[in-house]
Amino acid sequence: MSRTETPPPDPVGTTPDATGATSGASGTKPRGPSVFDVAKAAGVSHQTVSRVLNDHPSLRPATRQKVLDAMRELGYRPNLAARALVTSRSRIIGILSTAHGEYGPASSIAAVEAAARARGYSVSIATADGFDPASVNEALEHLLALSVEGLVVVAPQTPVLATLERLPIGVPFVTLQTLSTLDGSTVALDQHHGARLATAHLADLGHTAIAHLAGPADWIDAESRDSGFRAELASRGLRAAAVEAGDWSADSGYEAARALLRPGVTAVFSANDQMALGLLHAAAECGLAVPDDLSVVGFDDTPEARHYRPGLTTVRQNFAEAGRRALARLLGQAEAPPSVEPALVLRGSSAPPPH
Amino acid sequence: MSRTETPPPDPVGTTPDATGATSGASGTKPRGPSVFDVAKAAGVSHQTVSRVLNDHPSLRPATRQKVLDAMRELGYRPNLAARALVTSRSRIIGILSTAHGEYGPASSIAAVEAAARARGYSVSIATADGFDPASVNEALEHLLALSVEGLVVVAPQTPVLATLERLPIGVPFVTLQTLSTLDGSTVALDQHHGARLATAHLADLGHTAIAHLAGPADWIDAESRDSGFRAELASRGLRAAAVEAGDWSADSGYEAARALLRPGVTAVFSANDQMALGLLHAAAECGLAVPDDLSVVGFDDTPEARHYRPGLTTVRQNFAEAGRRALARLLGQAEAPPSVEPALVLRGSSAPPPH
DNA sequence: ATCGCTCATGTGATCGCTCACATTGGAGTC
DNA sequence: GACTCCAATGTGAGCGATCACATGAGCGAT
Repeated sequence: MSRTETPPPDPVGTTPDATGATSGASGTKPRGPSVFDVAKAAGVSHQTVSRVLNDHPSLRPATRQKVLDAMRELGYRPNLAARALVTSRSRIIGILSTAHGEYGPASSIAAVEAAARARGYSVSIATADGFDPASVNEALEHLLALSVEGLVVVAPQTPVLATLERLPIGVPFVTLQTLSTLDGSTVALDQHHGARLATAHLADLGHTAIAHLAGPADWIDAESRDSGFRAELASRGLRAAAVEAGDWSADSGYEAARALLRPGVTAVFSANDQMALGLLHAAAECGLAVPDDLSVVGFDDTPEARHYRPGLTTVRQNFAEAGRRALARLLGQAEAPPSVEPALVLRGSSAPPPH
Repeated sequence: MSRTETPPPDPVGTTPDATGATSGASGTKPRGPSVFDVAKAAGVSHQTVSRVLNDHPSLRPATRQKVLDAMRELGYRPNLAARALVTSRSRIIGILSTAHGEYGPASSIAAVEAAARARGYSVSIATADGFDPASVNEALEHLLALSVEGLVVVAPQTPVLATLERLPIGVPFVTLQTLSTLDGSTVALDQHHGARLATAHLADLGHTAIAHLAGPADWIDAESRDSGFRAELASRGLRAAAVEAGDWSADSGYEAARALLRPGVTAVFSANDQMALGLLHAAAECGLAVPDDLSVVGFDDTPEARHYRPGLTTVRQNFAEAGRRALARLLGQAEAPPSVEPALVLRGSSAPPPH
């Protein structure tokens, strides 16, 4: 009853082959009230209504109120498409992502969305397969077609950046979680530094045979963490005991263990917590006690990490803060330093090497 | 042609504000080519260009090609705002979410996005605090202001639904992960059934003192799982040994253990995997061996669950499929049954009770 | 030929809003 | 009191697309 006459706008049907079904005689669309309707109701001109909408300074309070009342009465809602058309500003921020529900990216995305909305922007997401340039292209095109005013790239694979680099995007963008050489601004979680923290911790404990369970080769994140690992080792005259790449999943960490847990290796720095979990699993199956026989340090500090067995020493990343800063930077309101400092979180999975 | 007469106002190089970052808001708007430009270049009328854009049937292939060439040459990109204005169809699907980077919702959202894009829709997200009606309202208003054509609600708290119920949304919507009494269509993961599966498994093993580590009271998901748990127990003449609610996090599972792991309890059904992890952690600290002293069954089958120690028996949910179906249903293309069947996954965390 | 019909294309209006500019009335200045 | 000036509001144009309708060509049937 409450839904008056309005036949459901029926977003349906016309998709594949529009058979002119909309030609019906009674087919008037329910278009809501416009500025003109509000103007008439309030006894002012459409432009005055527009001024109310845009908080124009020189408006008599009484007039503004009249207009606001009329809006409320009519249930007026500004048409963003019309506004976008004339201002050529869509007020939409695009998020280009390749991550599928992983903890870090998802956290950052949520933070970007919140920050954007607070500033009056909307957020539109396109998820691509980060390793398929065609897919990245398609997702990017989709966002560009929307006339996004800015792009937040939460898709840290090298191929994505390469694609971005090649395209004349014509839209400001920031990339998250990576220090790149690209033109767009970058808001990096300083993963290189974080990896050095983790590695230094293991070395300080006395480990000399330290292996690295890396992320997939094409991810910039993985590269940063790997390079931090190597840099810290090098600064101490050590060499990597082994390096094996996973795909961020716990499964891959479990698999990689076979290559990593060779005799002599007393510590592993894992490029994320999930893979570390897989590694812990494998270690347990091999009869290796953590941390007595093997130290493991993760990366990210997911909410679960402290409940692994043993609790995982890891590097905390502030994904949400990075997301917020990314947006601030994108909108040109960035005073904050571009990089978010990681911190080492000590738990039970790291200890000095056996005797 | 007077339209192109305007000499470019173009006060480029405005204030040389050396903020460094790409400014999202600076002055000149380089409006791209329009249908008229393309039409001129192709030697046809603007309407013909529009026909090409909309795949109109009666177009000579040669003409279409000419237009396409002109488009490519000019780098033409249709203005969706203009189209939306005249058609009053935004081609935007809104996602109302309250989850912050959790595995299930994030998976579903990604699936919705992919499915929407494949159908030519864009997806815009708004995340709300599910327990604050004002926040839900705000997020919803934001999406409605965008003139979304449909709404996917991935926000399974009761207050959210209540808010939705109260509002005359005027837009078709589906809710995910819940069987509600609401007007909109619902695509449910059949969590009630899943919970019965889990509970039946424990009962079949011989457990009689089964506790439930529930989700937060206000979540419909939590309610479904809880009711499935209770229904299965009731059908066997059993009573819940204990019920304690967490907040989905591993931390809360760990905390809840104190209340749950009282003497006599030999099995716990946890409403999700993360809380089960916290529970495993707590059990280990209490010296309880899983599964010998205590059986634990989780819910969701996150990718990490098999790497917990011991591997977690849990109920697999197909979040992605639910997301796809939600969208299909929203667009009225749903023939598939609305509910997605869960499946029990047996691993090492469940066993018969100690004699 | 002439009619009628469909195909292929063109013309003008229109969507809801903001922009640039025109128009008021009253306060302040001399 | 005639002047400027600014605050407050109105008028008309136009953003870039689609829609409704008009038009002209081609073709078979009368």
